[in-house]
Amino acid sequence: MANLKVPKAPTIRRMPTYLQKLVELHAEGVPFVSTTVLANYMNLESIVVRKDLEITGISGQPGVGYKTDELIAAIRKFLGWNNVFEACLVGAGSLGSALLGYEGFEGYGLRISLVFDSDHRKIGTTIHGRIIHDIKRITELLKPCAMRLGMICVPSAYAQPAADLLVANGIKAIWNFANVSLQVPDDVAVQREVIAGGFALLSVKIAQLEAAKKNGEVRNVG
Amino acid sequence: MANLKVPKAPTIRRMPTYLQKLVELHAEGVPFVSTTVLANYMNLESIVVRKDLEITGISGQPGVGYKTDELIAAIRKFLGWNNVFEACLVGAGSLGSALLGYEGFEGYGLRISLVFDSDHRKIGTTIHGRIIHDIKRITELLKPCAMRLGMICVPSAYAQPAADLLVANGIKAIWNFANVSLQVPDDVAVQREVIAGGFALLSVKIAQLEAAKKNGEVRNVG
DNA sequence: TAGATTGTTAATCGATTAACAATC
DNA sequence: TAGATTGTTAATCGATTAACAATC
Repeated sequence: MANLKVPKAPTIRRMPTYLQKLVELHAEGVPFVSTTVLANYMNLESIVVRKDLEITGISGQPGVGYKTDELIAAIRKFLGWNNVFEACLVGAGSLGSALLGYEGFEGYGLRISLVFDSDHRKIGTTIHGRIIHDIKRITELLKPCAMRLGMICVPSAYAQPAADLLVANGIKAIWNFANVSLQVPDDVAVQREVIAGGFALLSVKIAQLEAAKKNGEVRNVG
Repeated sequence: MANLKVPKAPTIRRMPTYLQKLVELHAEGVPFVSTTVLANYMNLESIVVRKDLEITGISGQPGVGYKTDELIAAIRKFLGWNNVFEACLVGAGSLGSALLGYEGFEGYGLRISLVFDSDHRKIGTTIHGRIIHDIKRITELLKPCAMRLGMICVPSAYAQPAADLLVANGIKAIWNFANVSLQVPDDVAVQREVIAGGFALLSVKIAQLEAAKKNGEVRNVG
């Protein structure tokens, strides 16, 4: 069961958002960025950002901020996104296709270079520039690449078999978009994306706001 | 800035996963479920599940567990998912289409009943059973519904204008899938889905496992 | 010099984990 | 009765927040 517990998970989750904003600011030619700016953007307190950035080992200039380019490099290095992660994707349905179409991944060092499906109507066709391969050819195609990362976008019922197949072919990390919890060996990392989790939070937020309104509280609840 | 801070966020995020498993077990005719079973499924300790369920106010039977149907009802009620949430979606691109095709939402009480886009090639067509409407008709179509929830799936650059439009038309909660942080009034709830956050965590997990392997540690790191 | 910001230490808060009696 | 599990209280751990001197 490799749902590894990672220290500083909240900090790590915020990193890509810092990175995305920093890249934008860098493109605009902004040479320095302060935690105040990043905090405002993300509706956080600046101390949160300061503590978060600490983890990357970077140091800034008091009164000024951090060098934008250095900060970008530090975050990328911390996340291991300075080298390209080659990944394969299993399940070229609507979600899989959407992920294939997301250009943002390149900026995170993620390149989906192999795509598998079992649907014969899809096999051989091209989606967002990638050929869909027959899942039966996974060993033949995957082994030579020494690929470590696999993304699962198949229907829930096929997710565990897909995971087994990936593991059997040397994959060491699985990004799971299927709506089930996967069982994998201890030396394989799994990250499950539960988008309903976000909706659950939003539902509770809505209830909170409505309760606050009922009580005539207009002030910020958070 | 309505990125409300919700108490017990980790617990709330786990709720949909419990719910999904419970519904499955219920369909299989399992009358009682213990926290041990749920914990095993999710690779958690049972005490975590026990504490989580506490929040719903349900009580179980020592030595036996919780009545599956009661637990399902309690979680749904806690999340406000016993009534259907009508939602609209802006941006019928690949991600928007994928979300429209996700049947799981109905089980969470979420029904996407209105879809908008600005692309004239899409307007008037049907995706997964929903007609794509011209975003210009948003006021006309949204106002009569008294809809509270809006989903944003447009490219980053159009996300803030889309949010403004939703807010201007009475939307009180925004589920943001665009890769930017939105600014909204205090009485509007926002939930941003940052899928790169999951990838960041996975990247760190991979690094952790590789470091552990290097040190010859085969035991479970978590 | 004044204002802004970093870096660091300490305080607070909340989530997770442990322990165990009570119950089926 | 024995085994499993709940419910509750206390202990631990870690994340967030506060405070402030040092620096540009």
